[in-house]
Amino acid sequence: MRIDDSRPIWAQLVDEVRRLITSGEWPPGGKIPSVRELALEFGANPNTVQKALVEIDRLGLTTTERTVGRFVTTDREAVAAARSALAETSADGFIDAMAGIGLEPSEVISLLEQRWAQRAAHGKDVP
Amino acid sequence: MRIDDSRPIWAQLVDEVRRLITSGEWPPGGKIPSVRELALEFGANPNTVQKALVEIDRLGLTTTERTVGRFVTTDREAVAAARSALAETSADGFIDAMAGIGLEPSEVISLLEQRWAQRAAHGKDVP
DNA sequence: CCATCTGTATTAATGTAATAATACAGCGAG
DNA sequence: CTCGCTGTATTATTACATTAATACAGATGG
Repeated sequence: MRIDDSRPIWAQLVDEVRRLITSGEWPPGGKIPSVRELALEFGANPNTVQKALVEIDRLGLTTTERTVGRFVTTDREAVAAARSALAETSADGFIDAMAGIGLEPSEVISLLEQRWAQRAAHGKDVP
Repeated sequence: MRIDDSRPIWAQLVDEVRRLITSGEWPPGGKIPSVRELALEFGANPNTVQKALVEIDRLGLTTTERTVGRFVTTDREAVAAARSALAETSADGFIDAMAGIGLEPSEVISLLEQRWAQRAAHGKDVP
């Protein structure tokens, strides 16, 4: 994962963990890594990770058993709803940006297809 | 303009000014508002605006005449290039987000058309 | 029982963003 | 010339993000 210094680290962790859950990489009911493990993995401070995970709890994507660990919610509808919400929010933001510089929907769709094809070509995995 | 507290204000000002220039709302060669005027308009501190405008200068979108004011560059190609770069960067980021949660290109395009239609309906101007 | 792991809480220190209040030098209009 | 505006620079202060170093309570496995 990429750590950008333009936003608070804990906010970026919220985004990444939410992605891991809504994408299914962290399946419903599964135990997630501990605060300390995630801190190592992300190269961040445990306190910073803690702050992010509390927010994920608040979003209803995880539940906490105080001395045992955190688990992805078993409420698959909640996960699906979060995924939809994430997609719509991203789409709306992207649309605002594109319309804001005077691009038409058809132009944006063409651009999107073109960039997605390039992504598939040299790829995000093996550039 | 919307001021979000999740990113530094000066960075958001860079984005907004860049949008105003690349969209043509601030035309090539035109004089842009002074640091103090923009500070009032954006509800920010002049020092914060200053920091953003120096960055816009550095991007080559404006030129500064020290005791006279700032002007949008007359280099229309530079403006067009900045606009393309902005569109591509936004598109790539959007694609990463959508692919990251497992959406296919066709799904994303459908979503985009749907949300853009809704935008046109109740609209961004008169909700 | 005991060592280890869990989430959580606390305190301090550091760096940076943002505001605030000025100050200066130079241009242009009256 | 004088006044007002321009960009720029400086200093101080406040707030917050982040790191760091601990500490505690309870669960789990040996």
